[in-house]
Amino acid sequence: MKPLSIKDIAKKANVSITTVSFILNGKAEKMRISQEMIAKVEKIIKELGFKPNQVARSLRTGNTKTIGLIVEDISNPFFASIARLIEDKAYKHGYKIIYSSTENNLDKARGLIKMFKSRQVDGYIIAPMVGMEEDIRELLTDRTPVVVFDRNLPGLEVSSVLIDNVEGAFLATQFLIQKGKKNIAFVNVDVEVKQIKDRFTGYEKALKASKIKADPNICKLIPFSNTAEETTNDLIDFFTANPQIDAVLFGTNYLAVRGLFCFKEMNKKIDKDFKVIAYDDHDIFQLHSPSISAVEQPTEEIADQVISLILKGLTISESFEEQQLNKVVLSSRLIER
Amino acid sequence: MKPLSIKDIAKKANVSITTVSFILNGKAEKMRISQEMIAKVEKIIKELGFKPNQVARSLRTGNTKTIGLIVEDISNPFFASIARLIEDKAYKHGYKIIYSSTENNLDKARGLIKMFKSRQVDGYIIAPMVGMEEDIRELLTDRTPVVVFDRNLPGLEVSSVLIDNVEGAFLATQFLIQKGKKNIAFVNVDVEVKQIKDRFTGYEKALKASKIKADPNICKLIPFSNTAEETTNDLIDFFTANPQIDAVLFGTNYLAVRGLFCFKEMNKKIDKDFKVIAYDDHDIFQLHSPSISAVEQPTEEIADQVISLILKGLTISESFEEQQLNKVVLSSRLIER
DNA sequence: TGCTTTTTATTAAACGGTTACATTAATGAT
DNA sequence: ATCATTAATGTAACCGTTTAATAAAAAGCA
Repeated sequence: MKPLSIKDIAKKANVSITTVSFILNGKAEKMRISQEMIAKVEKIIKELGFKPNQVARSLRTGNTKTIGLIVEDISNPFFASIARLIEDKAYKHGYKIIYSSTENNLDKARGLIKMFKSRQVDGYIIAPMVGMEEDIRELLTDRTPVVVFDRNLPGLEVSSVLIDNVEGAFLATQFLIQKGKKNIAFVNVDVEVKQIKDRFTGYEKALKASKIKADPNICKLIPFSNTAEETTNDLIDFFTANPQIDAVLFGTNYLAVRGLFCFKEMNKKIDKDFKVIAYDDHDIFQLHSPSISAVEQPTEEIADQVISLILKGLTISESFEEQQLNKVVLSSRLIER
Repeated sequence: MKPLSIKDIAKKANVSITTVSFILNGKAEKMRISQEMIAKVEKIIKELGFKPNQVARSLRTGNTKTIGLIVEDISNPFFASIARLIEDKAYKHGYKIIYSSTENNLDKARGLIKMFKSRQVDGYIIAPMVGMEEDIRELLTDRTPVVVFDRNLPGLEVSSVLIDNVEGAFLATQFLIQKGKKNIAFVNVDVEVKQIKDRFTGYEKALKASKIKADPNICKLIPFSNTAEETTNDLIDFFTANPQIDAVLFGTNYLAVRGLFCFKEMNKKIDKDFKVIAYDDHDIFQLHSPSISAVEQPTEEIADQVISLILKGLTISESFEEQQLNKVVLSSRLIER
């Protein structure tokens, strides 16, 4: 049985499809459709439970009321919770989200943008990876609203919602220094993103501020492509080789979790003589014995800002005005445990 | 600058749009378009980077190559990881996912189905909630492929991928009994879903098998609407009031995490005298000291089965055949820690 | 009354593809 | 030479909306 169309409604109400369309879109008043007519048609629409075909509508109007969300991995708790908040807020404004994970694969990422384009998504929310610059720039010249978050790409002028990673890492490192630590290791993931480098900068800055000289030997980069087990093993090797380390700052929550596994396996106690702090919080850190301090990223605020920027961009693009550049930088919060 | 259309390609190649369309859709051979023509047109398409407008295509063909995913909460690790796997596999078959969280709100859930319908999604993957029966039945009579997973609804004949919850809870309880426990509490979430009841059934069954009589006083239901803090407090009250409890089975990983917070706050040791086991695993359980046993759900296999069922349904519906009913039940695995 | 203005509703052209059907040119059969 | 067949491409209808343009009827006004 074919789904209802505006034609069926029109026939049933004995009016033209235009009238129905006007009523559906709240343009009835403006088009001076009589109240009785409106009431009559609306009754029929409700009775039959008619919902206009969004695909046809999109074809005609050019907008799909859909936002494309591209992240590294939707199952990562950070992205998952952002995705949830974004979806919720977008929904309230009549937008739906199509998501995709790049898995840090540039070809897939670029393919996704192409695919989203062919599906005419109205706007893009992207946690970008190196190599996407040109594709994003292309979107911008088409006046498509784009908001990047979590990371940005050097030389790319696009609206963004970022965390002050220098500050966060600075606070975390300072915290360890205040606890009297001298040999503070820094463990980070090895990807070419400013965000990641900033964390290192913050770490260095805090050391310098306290006149501690940074030791490159206790700064460890873990390949992104590592499996969980490989990472744990790399960390075991690292900490075994550097017993002088008396504190560690982990650059991501994922790495810190691996670190905890590593310490468990090594039977290495976390206590006043060996401190651990993580960038990006996680339930585990609160529950762990002893509990682990962390730099918390304001997930909800990130989602809020992202969605409000994209919605702003969307209304701007509807009115054919020029897109504006908005750069939001949020602070992270040190949770001392 | 307006995006390219098939007309632009046709003009450039000096052919009709039909020819271009045939070539785009791989029907060139069947339509006996000459090789030189094909080569010429394909060259132009590649040069200009033309991608056909999927919206127009959808309007004409009636399928959007889109699957709607409805879960309770996309940020829940279980659903997030399923979402990731499903997206990945769907992508490989040319399908995209639109997702939404019901937040256990029936009105929202039903609204989502309506919205997905109006967007003409080709198929539905749903972790359903009570009250959606009629909406799902409607989809089925329209011959739309639907696969439910994680839970099913009584009286609803739809393809499903489920876990044997009776078995899982049985194994978990049996494990505690074998450790010599006599007063085994059961903590679960208070929602009207068979899945949840099954876990209780498994618990009861194991007790009965060992001739332990179940004590309703140490079976606790936590309201779904609780905040995390409320849950922790409820649990503290519960365990304080029932000091005789020597082991607990938590019905969901989320509740078990709350339980761990509760025990931490109560200063209650988890050891050979007080055992804890969780339904559905979580990184935290492995890392916790002591580590927590759990019943692990086979996420990847669930995703595999779900996607393969939905793809099967999708090809069936393309060929206008009758949809078949497939019921897959997977086992969960006891992880003893 | 005859003309303009306002009110109310309709007609028809898009939007960008797909595809049944029509057309033309070339080849083959008789 | 004539007609049927096949190869290769084009024409136009259609998918379900939105919306500019227009028409018809009612009202206002001299």
